[in-house]
Amino acid sequence: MVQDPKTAVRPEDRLRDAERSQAILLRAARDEFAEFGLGGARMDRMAERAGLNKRLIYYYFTDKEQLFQRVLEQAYADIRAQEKQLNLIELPPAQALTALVAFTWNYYLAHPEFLTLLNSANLHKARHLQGSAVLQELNSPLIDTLALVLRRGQADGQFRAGVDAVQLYISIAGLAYFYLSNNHTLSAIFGRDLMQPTALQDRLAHMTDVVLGYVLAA
Amino acid sequence: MVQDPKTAVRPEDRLRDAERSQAILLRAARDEFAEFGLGGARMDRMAERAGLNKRLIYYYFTDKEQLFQRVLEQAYADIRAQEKQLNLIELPPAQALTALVAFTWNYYLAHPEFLTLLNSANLHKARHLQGSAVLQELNSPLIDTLALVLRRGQADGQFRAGVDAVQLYISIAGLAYFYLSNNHTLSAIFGRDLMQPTALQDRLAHMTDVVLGYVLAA
Amino acid sequence: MVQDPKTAVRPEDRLRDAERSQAILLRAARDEFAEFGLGGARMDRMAERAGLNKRLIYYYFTDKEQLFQRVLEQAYADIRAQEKQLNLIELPPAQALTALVAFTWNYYLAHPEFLTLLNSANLHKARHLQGSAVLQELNSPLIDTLALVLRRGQADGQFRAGVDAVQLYISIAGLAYFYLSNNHTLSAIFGRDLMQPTALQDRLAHMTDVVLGYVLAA
Amino acid sequence: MVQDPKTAVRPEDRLRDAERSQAILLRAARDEFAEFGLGGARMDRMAERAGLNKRLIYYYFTDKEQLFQRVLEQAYADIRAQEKQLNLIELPPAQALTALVAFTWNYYLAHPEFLTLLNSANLHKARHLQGSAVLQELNSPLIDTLALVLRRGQADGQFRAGVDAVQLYISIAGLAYFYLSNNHTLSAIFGRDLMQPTALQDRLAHMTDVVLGYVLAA
DNA sequence: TATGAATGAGAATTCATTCAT
DNA sequence: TATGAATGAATTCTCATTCAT
Repeated sequence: MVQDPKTAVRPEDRLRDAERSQAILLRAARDEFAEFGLGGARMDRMAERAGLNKRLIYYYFTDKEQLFQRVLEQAYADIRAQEKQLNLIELPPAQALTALVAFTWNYYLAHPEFLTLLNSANLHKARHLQGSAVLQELNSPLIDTLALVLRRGQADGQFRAGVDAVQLYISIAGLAYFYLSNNHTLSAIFGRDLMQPTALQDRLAHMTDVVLGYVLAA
Repeated sequence: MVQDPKTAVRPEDRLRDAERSQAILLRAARDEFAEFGLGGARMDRMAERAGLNKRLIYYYFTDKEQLFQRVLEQAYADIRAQEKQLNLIELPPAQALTALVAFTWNYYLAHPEFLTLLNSANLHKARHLQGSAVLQELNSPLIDTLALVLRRGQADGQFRAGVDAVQLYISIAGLAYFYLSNNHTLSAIFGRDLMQPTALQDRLAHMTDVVLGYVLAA
Repeated sequence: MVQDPKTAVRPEDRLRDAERSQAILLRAARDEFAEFGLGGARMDRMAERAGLNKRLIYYYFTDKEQLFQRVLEQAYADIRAQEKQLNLIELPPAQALTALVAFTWNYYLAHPEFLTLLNSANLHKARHLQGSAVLQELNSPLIDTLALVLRRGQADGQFRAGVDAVQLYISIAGLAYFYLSNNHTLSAIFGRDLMQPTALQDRLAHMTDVVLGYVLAA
Repeated sequence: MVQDPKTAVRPEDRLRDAERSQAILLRAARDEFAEFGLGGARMDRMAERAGLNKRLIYYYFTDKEQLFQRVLEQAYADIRAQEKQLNLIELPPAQALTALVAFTWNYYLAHPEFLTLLNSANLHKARHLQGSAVLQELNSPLIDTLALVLRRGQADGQFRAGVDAVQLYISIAGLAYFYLSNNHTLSAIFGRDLMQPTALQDRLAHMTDVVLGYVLAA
């Protein structure tokens, strides 16, 4: 097919397209992995979701494994980027904790794919993280901030002593994660829809109570 | 082949063979599903794990989907059977809570397959529970017991008011579940092995503190 | 299991049961083969249709091939038995032909399985007939009768000369067979239901006209 | 690999490759279905017949059912294309009928696969036609032509009145079809080879006699 | 960069048949 | 005679991946 020079794609545009294609593919892959897990995800479906040729996935991401790793890295990068906006330091300790609980909850709610991606990563014993070059950046800066908040609260006499930041961080995540990640089985078992707006509000209130109840000095 | 009547296999034994085969297959399937998820599990590998013919799986369980459902039902039946042994009612309220936290933790530790099975079930939106005839029995009787414990503790003036049993039950599960289910990614991120014996002890202590800290009246 | 002598099955009854079981299995096999063809027929389904154990089929009929042969032989035996009732000899020639056309038509109508069994047999190049011990009896005695009828009619000056009995026999069968055996595709193509009662009447009338129109001297 | 522009494969040729592969697969599938029926046909063998990868069959035709439908459609398209060449209109009525009988006979003789494909289609109650988008084109234009021929012949006083074109069309087909489709059982039963050249000639002569004998006014 | 065509290795499932009693 | 348990060899279909341009 002869190309009219005027409509020929310039190198810069091609590059931009390349990045755009990669981003589109990555999002499609994320959705596919999130919906079906690593084992259940289909390369064909990803390409279809992306509206791009399947061969392109291999061109850019080599294979399914590496693609999953890239998706995971992206997911971590996203949540870390959001955490950075939090500025817990500027809040009084108790408010900082409340904000952290709410943030965690809302992030998981807004990004359900994050939960299933983590499940898949763990089903595979996190080998996709171990192979990751950006592993270093995965650790949340929130841990340090949380430690600082706890120290301040304790200095105030407001918080109890001996609270470990990592443990608390995991606990906050766990309180939100389990409810949302397992909402289908829980809803089936309890015979009520845990994702109803009022149920969600109740859960956030409960979680906040648990965390503050635990941390606040008696 | 002439058979001595005394050593002849009695009908009961023949029957038991079928049941034994099914039990063996079910266990093999459970392990396979737990290790690889529903999508990643291989029928071949299950048969191999069981030391039985692959065809037999279809003979007894029809297909992969129904097999997974049976495995799930079995997993729930197992944990419910254990819960029944707990007898929380006989303990003072605070001790009862401590015991529940410890039980949850220890059960998950001893049955890591339960966690990944639940993850798989939820990835598939719990459709295997909806199709289950034994769904009724899945609801934990612990919920009622826990509600009673909470009422008693509150009557004592020992516990705070307004604690919802379902929320607390989910929270206790979540505190344990997230740590164990996601231990691979967490260990990678924090750069330490969360499954070390001391780490496990620390976690149980922390969880107990959180729950009691939340529940005990200030 | 100990057996009360009074309820013990006597050898004669057992034999009767054996024959009964075989007959039941044969009918179930016939229906299954007729519905799905030799390739599509399922041994399991036959046993289910018969309400007997699948193993019995092998006990009595060795394997699928021999079972099909037995079914075919039975089918031919049935139609030959019916043909014997016809007594065409006793009718005037033209009436005899009319009766033969009607008989063929009605038999095919009443025994649709006969048509599909024949189709299957021919798909397999009739190798099940070649292996049959009763092949001799398969040839219709009607051929001879038909030849006699034709000779008489010709002697009367009523029928044309040179009509071959075998050709005519095949033609009569073909006129009925094609319509009924291919009624699904024909109905789809012509957009009308060829199995409606009036359509069936019309067909028989047409067939009779064709045969008489051909045979009757101008 | 640098490519001389002159020898480079043009897009049209690439396209044709796909079409060529599909055509090859379709032919192989037709032969396989014709030889073994829908139930007995093997996807593996088709691929082998075609000299192409088995996976390609699924790539182009989705599954066995749809492949069979395509084969059927093709078969009908072929015979309709041939029928179009007949030009019966240009012949005197009696000659037109003779030509139609001969055409039907010769087409079935030359395309034995057509007969077994139809048998398979009917065994499955023509559901493959019902799902077909090209069903519309399946109705033979010959019906209209035949009706016209009959009307002309009748107007001449040459043909009898009241002959239905559809019935006659089916009869002509049936006279040829039954003989050829069931030739194996018939040959076995009559103990002579119905496919011998002289036998074939005799049959065509007989069929022609039957049709003309029926149609020609007494 | 982008794409349609093609493939080998597997995966779930099926099926006729045999075992053992 | 009758039956439930068990099996090996297919069989259809899937899937990640590569070819060729």
